[in-house]
Amino acid sequence: MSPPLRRTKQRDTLAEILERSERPLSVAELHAAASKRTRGLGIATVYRAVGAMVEAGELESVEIAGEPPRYERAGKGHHHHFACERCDRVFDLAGCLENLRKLLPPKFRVRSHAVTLYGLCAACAG
Amino acid sequence: MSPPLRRTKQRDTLAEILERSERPLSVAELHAAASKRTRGLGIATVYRAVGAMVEAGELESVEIAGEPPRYERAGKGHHHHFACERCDRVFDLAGCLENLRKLLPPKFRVRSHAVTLYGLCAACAG
DNA sequence: ATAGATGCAAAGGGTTTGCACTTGA
DNA sequence: TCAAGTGCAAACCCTTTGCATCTAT
Repeated sequence: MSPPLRRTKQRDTLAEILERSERPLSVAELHAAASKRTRGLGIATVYRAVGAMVEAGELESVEIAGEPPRYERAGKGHHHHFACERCDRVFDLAGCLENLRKLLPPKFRVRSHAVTLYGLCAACAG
Repeated sequence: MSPPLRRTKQRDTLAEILERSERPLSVAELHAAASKRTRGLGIATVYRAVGAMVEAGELESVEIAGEPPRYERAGKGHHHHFACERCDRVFDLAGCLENLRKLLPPKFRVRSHAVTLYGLCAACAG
């Protein structure tokens, strides 16, 4: 179906940046970071690389309401996110909550859930 | 600052649709519903009206990750949402969860939070 | 050699804005 | 009367796509 991913310096750079990042990154953040190492990097290349890596199961997208998606390496296990309202960065949170199902109306079926906290990160809270 | 809202048939229609809706509606849903009653209604008018009503505190926007915002009347009290993965509609959930703060890393400050459940609504679950 | 990857520029899709016309107060 | 509101079209922003060129395999 999908052809195997080919190693290129652009993709190596992107993969390494994501691997080392302790938080999920947006396409814009990735492009900015990778451009420092791979000059002339096109934004379309970042979109395509990220799309291919998500497709290949190497990355997972982190969707925050009203924000462009961020990407983080797959297989981190179930967790949620924190969006800093000042610096606009997104952080991973450890763990989850129980009793989500008690919010549910009759006959509704939950397949997944997202919990996002908004506020100030440690750096911005000063 | 912001001038008082003027009553027009377009805005009356939009306000009434939102008032009667039991679930938050997107601009597209609003435009579709209102167009049946107000012919030739421009999509820009819906965006502007919704923006003005949010500004005026009459509406609140419901942001779902990866989806366009929905709007619902303000003052419903704290609650969260359910997004149906089949019909793409969003529903209100009653109540909230405790212990959200135990997810938080040290020094982070929460100002608000969002909990969204994804799955099938009663109609789609059959 | 050759299919996949890249960069650029053009195209898309949803939202916003400029402008002349209409309308509510 | 006359500023706010409307419809249309153009502008915008972010993302995707087409295409000629480059490159990993």
